[in-house]
Amino acid sequence: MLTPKQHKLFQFIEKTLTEKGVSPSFEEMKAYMGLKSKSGIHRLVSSLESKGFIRHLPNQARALEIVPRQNNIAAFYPIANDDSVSIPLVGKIAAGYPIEAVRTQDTVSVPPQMMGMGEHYALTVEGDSMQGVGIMDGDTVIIKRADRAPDGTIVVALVDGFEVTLKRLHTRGHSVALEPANPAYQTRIFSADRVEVQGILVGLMRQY
Amino acid sequence: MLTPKQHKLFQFIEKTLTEKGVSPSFEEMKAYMGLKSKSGIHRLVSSLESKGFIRHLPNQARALEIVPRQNNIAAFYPIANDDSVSIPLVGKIAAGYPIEAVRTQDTVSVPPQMMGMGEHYALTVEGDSMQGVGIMDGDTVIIKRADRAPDGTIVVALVDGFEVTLKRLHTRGHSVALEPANPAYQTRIFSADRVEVQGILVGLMRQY
DNA sequence: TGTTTTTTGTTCTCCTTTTGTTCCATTTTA
DNA sequence: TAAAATGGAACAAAAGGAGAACAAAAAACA
Repeated sequence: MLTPKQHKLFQFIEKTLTEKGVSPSFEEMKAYMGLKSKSGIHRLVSSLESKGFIRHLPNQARALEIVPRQNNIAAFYPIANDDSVSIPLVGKIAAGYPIEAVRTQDTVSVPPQMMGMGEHYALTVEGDSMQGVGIMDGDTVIIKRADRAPDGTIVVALVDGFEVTLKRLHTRGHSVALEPANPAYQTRIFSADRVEVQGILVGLMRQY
Repeated sequence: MLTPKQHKLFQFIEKTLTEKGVSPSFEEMKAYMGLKSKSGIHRLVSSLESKGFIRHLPNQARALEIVPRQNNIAAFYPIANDDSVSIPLVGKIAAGYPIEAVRTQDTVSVPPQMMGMGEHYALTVEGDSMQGVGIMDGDTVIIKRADRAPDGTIVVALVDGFEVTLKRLHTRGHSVALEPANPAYQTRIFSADRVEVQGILVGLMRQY
């Protein structure tokens, strides 16, 4: 994930922040890293930021902050702490593989009000096919495991056993329609036996 | 994040407040910081306030107070853990009143990875003016308190002291543009002194 | 109670220092 | 030798200090 230098700098930032309560200046980081120019630091900081490890406000002095990390709890069922819940982040949707195949160790913590009973998991949205209802590329969606769903709800559907998508479900007799929310995509209609509902969309989270 | 001087002053204020129960006067802070003029203190106090570390009542003597921090977020460094943190849900945006005026007792719990340092609050989105970037009517947005923002970020802005909106901010010299993300709405341009930034959008949550 | 004095906070201008950003030439590395 | 990393300088912006004049609040006084 991080290059050795990025890692070294990240640890320095982290240490300075905890010990002194003040984020290091570019000059200080330059000295620590043994560089002769601040421009190198600027590059390292930018990459740390684009990888999501730190945040920083442009043109502000000593304005780095560490992005809080999740503990990696490998668990399938929700773990209830006092007031919060971690659920597994199982992968990206629209990646073209069944969800079972891409389970990871990642978890994401979710506000409890977003979940009801049952088993939940999270997915990262890829693509813009549900843009019209405010589900954007990169969003994290919270899914409640279910094998059927009310008409008109947004579901995770497995088509022909290998393609997973997030679409609005419409049932018409023996066929089901998977309807995107983007005029650039078409509604696809399948016979009921080709589509397996894997979960119902119950929540969405996004970070800026 | 704080600069060394801001940090030093903040600790002094905190210490004085806990030990003596009264906040230090500008004169006392001036002496502690080794300055010859109060204006520098005023600057530091303002920065601490705009960064959300303290609060103060204008034109009142010894009226500083420390902004309470979340239990699981340390003063200067967010601790990684799985607990959600609760932040106040202060009302609806686009409701037409300054945020300060509509504080409620409601809170909403938020996954920690969504927040960094500083004070955060949540708002319920009303209207469709930011639909284009996936911010829909009824969504809950997480806002970090700030009084300025990098160009191009989405902010909570108070216009003419009474109208609050969530829009993308663009600064052009002495005027600011508040840009919606919906072709049905127009970008509005104001002189800088009519617009007050109240916070920066850092996260979004939605329940289905 | 109303008026003056004192304390305290605010604002402004001018200035220096610190810090972050950018761009391009150069070196190093694979 | 192409790609990646570094150096260096110029620049831009933010942070902060001094000093004075001013405004508001609190305290003292009559």
